[in-house]
Amino acid sequence: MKTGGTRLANEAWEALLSAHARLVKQFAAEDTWHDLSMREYDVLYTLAKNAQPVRIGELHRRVLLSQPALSRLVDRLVERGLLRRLGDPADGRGVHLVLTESGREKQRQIGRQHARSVARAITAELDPAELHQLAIICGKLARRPAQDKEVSGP
Amino acid sequence: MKTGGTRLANEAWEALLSAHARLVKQFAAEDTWHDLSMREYDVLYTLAKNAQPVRIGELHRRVLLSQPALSRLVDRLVERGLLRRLGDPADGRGVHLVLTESGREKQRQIGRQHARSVARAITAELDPAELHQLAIICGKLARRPAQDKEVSGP
DNA sequence: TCAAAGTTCATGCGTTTGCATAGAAACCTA
DNA sequence: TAGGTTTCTATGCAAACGCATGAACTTTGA
Repeated sequence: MKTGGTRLANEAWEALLSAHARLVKQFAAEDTWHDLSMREYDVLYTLAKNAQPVRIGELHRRVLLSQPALSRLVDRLVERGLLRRLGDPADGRGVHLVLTESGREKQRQIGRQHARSVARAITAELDPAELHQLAIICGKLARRPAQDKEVSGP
Repeated sequence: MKTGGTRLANEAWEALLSAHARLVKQFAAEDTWHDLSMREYDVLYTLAKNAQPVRIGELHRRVLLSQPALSRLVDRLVERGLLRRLGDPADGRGVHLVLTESGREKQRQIGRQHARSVARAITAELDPAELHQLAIICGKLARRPAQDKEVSGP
C-alpha cells in the first residue's frame, strides 16, 4: 500500500518555496545590508558562527552558489578587507577563510539588525510552538542524508 | 516583558534556509531540467498552474527575481516558443503571458519527473504529519500580510 | 479636460553567475 | 616511488542578473 504522501510532499515543498521567496524579498528590501549583498552577508555570517577557520568547500556546501561564484565572492570580500585567505597547513589544496576584525564587526552590525527583522517578520505569523516545529522539521530536511563517509568536526 | 521568541524565530529561519539550500541543490543536480533552468521552469509551472493568463507583475510577486531579469527570462522563453506575450486588453501597459502548447507539454514532462523527486526527497525525511505541519506553517509565512500603513516620519 | 503623478514593462550598462576547464596538491595502487 | 586518479580552488568566457532609467499607458485632481 502506498503511503500516498506525494501530493502532500509537493504541497509542503511549494509552501516552503513560497515562504522562502516572500521572506527573502522582504528582507532584501530592508535597509540593513550596508554595502554588501545578502549572499555576501551570508558568508560573513557562516564564518562568524564557526570559531574555526572554514574551508571554501565547506562553505560551498552551506551556500546556494556555484563553487566558482563563491570563489569570486570571497575574492571581493578579501579585497574589501573583510576576509583573509590562509593556506590550510594540513592540505596544500585547501584554503582557510578567516574574518578580519573589520569583517567580524560588519557582520555584527548587520546581524543585529537583521536578526530583529527576522524575529519581527516570523513571530508576526507563527506562535512559539509553530516556530519550534518549523525548526525541527526544517532541521530534518537540512541535514544531508546518505553520503556518510567521515564524520569529523562541525 | 517580551515573549522572547527572537532566538527561536532566528533558529527556525536558519533551518528553513538550510533546508531550502540543501534541497534546491539536490534538485538542481538532478537530470530533470532538459534545456532550461530551474527559474525558467518555475515560470512555466506558475503559468501552468493558473488557467488564466498571468501578468508579468503578478509573476514577479511569486518569483525571486528582479522585474527586469524576469522580463528577459520571458524573452528567452518566448524566443524558444514556450510562451507568448499578449497585450492586456483592459490595461495597455500590462502584458499577459500564456503558455504555448509546446510550453505546456514541456512543463508537464519536467513536472512529472520533478514532482517524483520532490516526493522522494521529502518523504524520506518527514512523515505525513510533519508534511502537513510544514505545509500549514509555511503557508502562514508565505501569504503576504495585510499591508499596514507606513508609519514613517513626518 | 488636461497636466502631473503613478504604474507597468522594457532596455542600457556594469557586475555577478554558471559552465567548462586548468593547475596544484593529495590519494591510491602497483 | 611513479603514474594515474581524485579532490580542491581558481580562471576564461558567455549568459544572466540587478540597478537605474526610459517609454507607453493609466489615474488623479484641479
